[in-house]
Order: sequence, then structure tokens, then C-alpha cells
Amino acid sequence: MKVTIYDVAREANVSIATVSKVINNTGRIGEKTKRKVEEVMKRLDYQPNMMASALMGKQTKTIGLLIPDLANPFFSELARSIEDRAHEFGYNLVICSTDYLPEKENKYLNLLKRKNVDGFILASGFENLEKVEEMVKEKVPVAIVARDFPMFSINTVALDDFMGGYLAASHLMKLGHQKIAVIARDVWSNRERLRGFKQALEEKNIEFMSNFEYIDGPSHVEPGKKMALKYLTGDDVPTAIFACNDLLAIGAIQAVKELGKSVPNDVSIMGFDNTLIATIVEPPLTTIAQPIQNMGKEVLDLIISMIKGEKKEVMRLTLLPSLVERNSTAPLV
Amino acid sequence: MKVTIYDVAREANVSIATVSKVINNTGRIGEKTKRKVEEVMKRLDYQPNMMASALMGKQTKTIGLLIPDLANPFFSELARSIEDRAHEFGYNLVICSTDYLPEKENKYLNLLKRKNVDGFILASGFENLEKVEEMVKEKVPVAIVARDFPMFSINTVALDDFMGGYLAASHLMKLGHQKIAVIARDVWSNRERLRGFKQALEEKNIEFMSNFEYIDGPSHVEPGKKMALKYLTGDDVPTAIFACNDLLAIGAIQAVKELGKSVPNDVSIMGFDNTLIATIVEPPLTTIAQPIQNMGKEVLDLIISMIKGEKKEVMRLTLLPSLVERNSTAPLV
DNA sequence: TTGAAAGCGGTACCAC
DNA sequence: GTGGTACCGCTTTCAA
Repeated sequence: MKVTIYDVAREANVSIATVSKVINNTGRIGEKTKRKVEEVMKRLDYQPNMMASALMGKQTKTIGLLIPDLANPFFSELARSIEDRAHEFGYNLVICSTDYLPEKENKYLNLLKRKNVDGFILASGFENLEKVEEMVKEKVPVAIVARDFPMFSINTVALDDFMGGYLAASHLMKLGHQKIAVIARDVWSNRERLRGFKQALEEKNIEFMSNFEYIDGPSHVEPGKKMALKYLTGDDVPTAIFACNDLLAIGAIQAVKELGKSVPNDVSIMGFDNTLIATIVEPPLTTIAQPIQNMGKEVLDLIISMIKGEKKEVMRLTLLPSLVERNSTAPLV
Repeated sequence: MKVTIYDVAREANVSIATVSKVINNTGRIGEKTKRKVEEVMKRLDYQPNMMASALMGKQTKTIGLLIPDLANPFFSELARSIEDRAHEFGYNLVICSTDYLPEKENKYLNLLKRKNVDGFILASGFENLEKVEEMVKEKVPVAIVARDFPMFSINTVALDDFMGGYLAASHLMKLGHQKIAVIARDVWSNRERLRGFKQALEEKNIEFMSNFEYIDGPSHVEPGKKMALKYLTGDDVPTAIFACNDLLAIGAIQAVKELGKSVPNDVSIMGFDNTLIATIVEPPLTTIAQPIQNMGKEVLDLIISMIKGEKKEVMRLTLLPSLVERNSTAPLV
């Protein structure tokens, strides 16, 4: 049977109160009693039951992480970096993929609340604002990562998406491109990227392509390819394409190849995220890098400090993207 | 404050015992009492606290998943498929990356046991046999996935790695290759793949390359590239390379390119796993596909039936790999 | 059919 | 310093 605090107490000839004290290192205990109890705990291989202490209001040392899709490299890399940091603090992660579906978001949120997770990290793609607002009101520790709710008072570690878009446009324009198509799914961060993108164009008096439209479907290779094909075979053929994530960009590369053209000689392509796959495609993808490791570490630290009740004021940490030049972009000839 | 079973009981003018019964649909309750209680639960938005019921011996509806590295596409895809199936049953997943480190394996195992997870799924790469044996003895539900412990009586969903290696060698030999280098990390499944590989060679009286050695370091792009470079610049240059996962294969492709040669014209390359990235490299990777979705579903079902105490006999389910031909392999000219 | 009460494994306050 | 004990929120006999 599982060994409980009672077993330890009996074996050490002390009360459970005393054992509890040595476990948590609280109150006053005599040196020899303490040593005795510790010896017994070791001998019996006693593992305190976290359910029980959680019931008494202690923490579960578990954090809920909601992301759109664990199989998407950006999110799995992000999850991994959060996980690493969490383990340093003795926390575990319950990971849930929401597929951008508000029903799933709500379902998992409720489920995890019932499991008394100590806090939530909501990654980009979380759409259900009211629910989040509700949680903040209930004082449930919630932090947002890789997504910004600018209208909203909530702890956030975000990327400067505006700047990301701006950087992308600037790079492409510097290479001489003027007709730059954009491939994006209609979510908040992409709207920001688009805004930054347009801002950069405007400053150079270059017009934004009028045939732009959001993709529908997930930000995956296929939709990216489809949209790129549409642009490349349309009336107003772009000389460069900025895709709002690496997967979409890869789709675009495939489209270009399928049309018998070359990247970057005929069409330059840029991605966003700088995930593993950006280094793997041919040609290697020029992309806007998100500091994934750092974002993971920062949100985790943020949520921990919220859980501990340290952080009283709301903060928004905005990390900056950077341009990673590889071979999928080239000067316009 | 959180609403408890007491609040519901008071509001409905019944005892907590009655409320408990309607929650769990156990015992006998009058129709109208039941309806009344249900109405109150809805009205108060009552969410039973799972900690409390777990303390009473009920399940936590949580499964621990130990994998080597969440950022590795194979494992994130596998985790995602397990997660999906788990959610269908109302289970959550606590995911831990072990980096193939026995210390981490043990640490997480202990931590999760203290959290009363209902069972464990151990993915390929789990090295610490004794610990697993111990858990099986303690009747903790444990299932293994994507890894075989043939010497060991434990529920498993495995891939026929031997056959995978056999398929790979057969395919390359059919293309005329006789000098086939192998890139692999020294873990169980790769030893099996290698065994199958050699078997196929032997049947055709083709010799296994004598300069073979295991890589050290993780099964990632860089080590793959390094080893490929070593083979390709050595005395006995292979005409084809079989890498034991897609990441390593990509490293090999990069090595070939770096040497100014072409895949598949100068060197054919094969991978293993058939993850997303196999479709993304250039040229698209010929690889041995693991039925990842299916493996995920099957282990989850397996562990659930163990948790429910249905499955009494140990079973080993072996799924079969299949060859996916793309463009990284070509006939030897 | 319903409810009182005894736990489950801890924590923490308050005497001693 | 140490121990008694009242909970935490829920499940489960066992009476009524």
C-alpha cells in the first residue's frame, strides 16, 4: 500500500503534525526529532500526496498550457521551452491543443480549473476573450504568450508583431521588391503584422497589393501553397511573398516550384517564426525570428510570480523579432 | 469563493450525500430530488473538485506522458495524437521531456506518481528498465509506445523496427545500391532497425559497410550531417545513406549538398518516421513511415483499459511500417 | 429514498 | 518543541 504521513509518524514515534512540519520545514522542531523523521521518510520511501495538500489550499504545482496545435513546430518548440523552465521550478505542464476552437478552449479551461491547476498560460490563437476576462476577475493566474490583447489588462509576454511585419516589408523593399503579396490567416497577431507591413510600405510610398485576402483554414503548408498559387497565377503577379508563418512560407515555396519558377530568382519568399523547418527547406527560408526560448522562459516566470502572489501590477512584456536572412530572398533583377 | 458540494446541498435542501449521488449517478435518488439538485448545480455553476474525489480513491483523469523531446517533430506529432484520443475520454496529458536522461525519467515519474496520475505512457527512448519493472510490480498502469522491451512483460504498442530496417535496405538494394551507409543513434529501436537492415543485405549477399559507427549526441540534423560528411569523405564512399530518423536524414542531405553533390543523383538518402519535415525538405524524403496517429490512438486505448482494470493479460501490439517513396532516392547509375 | 458520519492524506492553529 | 484536532471537498457505507 502507499505509505502515508501516518505510517511515517507511527514509525518515528511522533505525531503527524510533527512530520508535516519537517516535510514543509515550518514551525519549530528539535534537531534530533527532525533527523529521526527524515530517516524514516527515506527508509519508507515516503512521497507526500499532492492531492491531499492541494485540498488544503496548497498548490498543485501544475500549470495548464493551452495552444492551438502541438503538432505545429512553432508551438511544440514554445511548449518545450516553457516546459523546461517549469521543471526548474518543480512544475508540470498539462498541455491542451485547442485547434483555435472556442469550444475546446472553454472545455479545457473548465476541466483544468476543476483539477486545481495553479495557473494558465494561454498561447497565441486564443480567441475567447470573455472567458479570459472572467478568469482574470476570478483572480485565476493567467498569462498570455505570443499573442497580444492590447485592449485588455492581462499579463502578457508578446512579440512585437507590428515590428515583425515592418521588418519583413523593409527587407523585401530593400531588395527592390514593390509587389509583395501577403499570406496570412485572419488572427490578431497577423493583423498586427500586416499593419506593420503596410506601415513600412507607406513610408516608401509603395502600394499594398489590392488582391490581398486572408486564407481560410489552418496556417499550414497546403493553404499556403494554395494561396500562393492564386497570387502567382493572378492578374497582378507579385515578385515577393511574405507569409505570416514558416509553414505557409513553405507552401509558397512549393507553389513557386510547381509553376516551374525558382525561389529566390523569380520570387522571393519570407516566413515568420524561425522554427526548425525554416532551416530545412530548400532554399533555407529568410524569416522573421521569434525569440521562442526566451518567450517561454519569460511567461513561465511571469505566471510563477503571479501564482506566488508577488506580481501585483499587470505587465506586458514585448519581445522583439529579428530578421534572419537566408536564401529564399534575393534582390529583384 | 468556489462553490462546493455543500453550497449545492444547502441550496437544494438535501444532504451532500444526495448531491454526490446525483453527480456520480450512483445509488437511488428520487426523480424530483435529482432534478432539483441538477437545477441547482447548473444555477450555481458547480464544478466538482477533482482533487477531493481523487483523494477518495477516484481517478484524476490525468495521464503522464514521458517522451525524449517535445520539440522533435516525431514526438510532438505522437503526443498530439495521444492527446486527441485522451481528450475523447476526458483525460488530460501531463507531458514531460526527458532528453533520454534517466535522472529526468525518474524525477518525473516520482513527481507524477505523487500527483496521482492514473497511468503512464512511456515513449521510445525510455532507458531506465528497473524503474519500469518496479512500477509494473506496484500495479501502476504503464504502457510503452514506439519502443519495444521484448524481454519484458509490459503492455506495448510498438513499431516493427526490424521490418522498417528491412524495408529500407530492400528499397535501396532494389535501386541497385550496394554500398549503403547507416546513420543511427545507439538506442534499442535503432539496433532493431539495423538488424532488419542487415538481414535484408545478407539475403542478397551484400556486405554491410564496415565503417559503420553510431552517432553520439541527439538524433538531430547536425549530428546527422556530421556523420554523413564523415562517411562521404571517407575511404569507402557509400552510394546511399539510410538514416534512422528524418532529422538525421536531413542532416545527410545537407552534407551531400555541402559537398557539391546531388541527392538523389549522386547519393540516395532515406529517412525514418515520415514526419511533416520529410515532405518539406528538398528533395522530398523517401522514408519509412510510422503510423503515428494510429500508434497514439492505440496506446491511449491500451492505457485506458488498464486504468479501468479491464485488461488483465499483457499485450504487445506491433504496428507495421511502410515505405513512402519520394524523391531522395534514385536508381544507381 | 435520504442523510449522518467516517474517512482520504495532508495542513495549520492552538494548547500543553 | 510537540501533539491534538478541526478542516479541505468529496465518496461511501450504514441507518433511519
